[in-house]
Amino acid sequence: MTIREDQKEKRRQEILFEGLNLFIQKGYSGTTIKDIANAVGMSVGLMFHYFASKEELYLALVSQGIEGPMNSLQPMGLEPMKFFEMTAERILNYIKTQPFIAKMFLLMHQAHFSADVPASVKELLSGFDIYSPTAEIIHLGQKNGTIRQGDPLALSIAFWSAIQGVAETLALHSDMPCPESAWITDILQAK
Amino acid sequence: MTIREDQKEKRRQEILFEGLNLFIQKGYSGTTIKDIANAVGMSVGLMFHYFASKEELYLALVSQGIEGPMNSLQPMGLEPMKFFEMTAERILNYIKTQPFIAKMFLLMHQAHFSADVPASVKELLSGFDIYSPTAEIIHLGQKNGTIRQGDPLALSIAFWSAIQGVAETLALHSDMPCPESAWITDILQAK
DNA sequence: ACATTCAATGAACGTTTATTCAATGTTGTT
DNA sequence: AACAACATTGAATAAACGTTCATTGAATGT
Repeated sequence: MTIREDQKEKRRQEILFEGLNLFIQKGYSGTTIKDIANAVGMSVGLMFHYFASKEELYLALVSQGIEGPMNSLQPMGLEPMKFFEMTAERILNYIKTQPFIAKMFLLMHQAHFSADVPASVKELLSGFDIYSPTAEIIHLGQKNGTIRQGDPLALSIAFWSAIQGVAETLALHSDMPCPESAWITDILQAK
Repeated sequence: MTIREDQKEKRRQEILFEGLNLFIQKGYSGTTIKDIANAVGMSVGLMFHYFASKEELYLALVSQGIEGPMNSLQPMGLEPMKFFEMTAERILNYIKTQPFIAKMFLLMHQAHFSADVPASVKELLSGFDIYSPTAEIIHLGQKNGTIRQGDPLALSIAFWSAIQGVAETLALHSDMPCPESAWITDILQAK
């Protein structure tokens, strides 16, 4: 009941871990089942004992991303500018201390922006928009006087682009120095 | 001597244009010769009359990127902060007015960061580092008092990440609003 | 001890992909 | 008008890829 099932779950996690690494480095099409199998150290055939298809493996990662780190970005009645300071701080901390979660951000970005993902992934991500909710919080901060004037959606794009770009650089080159979160939140800061 | 050669050059440019579009949307492996041939409106076999291989086509684009927009980012004795203001302004203008050049930035980023590109491309790009020269200019600005304190390389990463992320969002979704360059240069600005 | 379930492999299959090539139409040159 | 050079096609090829499957060996439950 449990011994084998625990082993199976561990093995699944190994596959997800190596899959995540390879998918963010080489993209969906650029990553082969063979690549992943080699990284885990198993035969290609055995991969299909744990995941029915390459698409399902990728889908499992994206689902984990939706339920995990992305969902924990709730403003929770915070003062708008504080929300962005906390968010930036939190994500940069992930990058330094929890590479897996940082890489999850990259996968979500890839799944959202690349046309090189299965249709099922696009479906799962439809209606998953990070810019609009952020733009609303920015709008509050503008009425507040804590966030600078300008198109809230454009400010939202600038903020998340910087976060995403830093995450990408750092997750792929762990030797590079990490920017401070205050530099990035200054994109939004009213003077 | 010229009539046919001109036609051939035009056709080559068509292929490069559609190739650029597809490569930045779907990556190197995710883009097939058939995709490009369909987009241009020619047979798959004919593609090989214009480019010897998919690799050479991609390589031609990256070469164009190296000689073109990337090379025109010279400080030219400008005051450091002015250099970044001009650079950000220039690139955001490209995004709005010259989509092809904007997309070239994305391709260079992809070629630099993705493991899903031929080895020949990596060779061509080896020793092509945008961060180090930028970090030097930042260092000057710090002694100057115009750029905030902090690791110059980390500041460089933050600046280029924001630029790159905005370029990606805008080049792929032309309906989205464009951030102002001053928001991004405020990443560097001393208070 | 035995039967059953599961983990694991490697070969086989059909498809897709990049690439080649022989054949055919088209265009510029003389 | 005729010829040579080029443009274009569609079929052929070989490798790589995702996926299936029969088979083997080990672990589990009875």
